[in-house]
Amino acid sequence: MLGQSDGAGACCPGLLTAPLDEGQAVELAKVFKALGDPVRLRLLSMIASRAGGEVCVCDLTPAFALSQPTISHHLKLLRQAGLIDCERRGTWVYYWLVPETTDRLAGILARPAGGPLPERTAPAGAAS
Amino acid sequence: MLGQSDGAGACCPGLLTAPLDEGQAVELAKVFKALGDPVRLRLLSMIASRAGGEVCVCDLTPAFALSQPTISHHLKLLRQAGLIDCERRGTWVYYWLVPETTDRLAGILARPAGGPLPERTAPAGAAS
DNA sequence: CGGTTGCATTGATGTCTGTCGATGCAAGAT
DNA sequence: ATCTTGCATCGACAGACATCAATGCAACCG
Repeated sequence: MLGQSDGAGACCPGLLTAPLDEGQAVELAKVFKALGDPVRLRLLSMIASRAGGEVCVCDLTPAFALSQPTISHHLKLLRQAGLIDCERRGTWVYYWLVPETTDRLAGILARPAGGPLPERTAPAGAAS
Repeated sequence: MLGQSDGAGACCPGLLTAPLDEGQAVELAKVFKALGDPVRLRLLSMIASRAGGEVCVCDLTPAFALSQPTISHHLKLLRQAGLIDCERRGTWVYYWLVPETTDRLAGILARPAGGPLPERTAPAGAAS
């Protein structure tokens, strides 16, 4: 997912520096779409901020006024997006963050220091 | 949008360091949802990477196999998310990136250098 | 003044998505 | 073996969303 085939340096074109081609856009959109829901954002932050690095589903579900299948569904989407991963240990299932994915997103949204985001050179005599 | 009411220091908790409360999650989700579509991602990258800092809609529309109203709709969503802004100048409408918003997102997704993302300390005697 | 061009808005439609209850499955407990 | 608990999957349904054609509006042109 996300075409992680590039090294850390040559990494992601950047979204803000060059136009995305369709394929890249489709892949990226999947991840952002996974982040586009309040429940999933809260799940992700609960998982990521957990001391120890992982959380049992049984600790996540009661934090929401939602049914257990719904939470399970959201966790599945986050996992399919590559944002988290999980493992079953005995009766319980534990989830943890995949930091490579969030790192990557952060990089994609960041603008290169210098500022290839040109100051919009006040377009002369434009609006009234 | 995005509840920018917090100072730069107290800025965005970070998503990865502390659980988001519901309100923060709802606001953040709006922005990520706006990014969760390939067309909008491409629009955003086309706008952001444009030399001069702005693009006329007439330069965006022909890049897609979509109707003009559809492009207009996507631009509206990006604008409502605070990712871009626009201005009419004569016959044309120009769009540009709002870098504060993408900066903010990048910050929210970045993990504090040290790594408050604890190495998942192999959970002792868990599995059978 | 009417005509033309650029973009936004409206209304309709098919598809996707979040949610639930019911059910299935795995693993520990008895 | 049977029961119980924890989580995932299934099927259904209401609301949201992407898309389009038609229309509206603003600004330039004649």
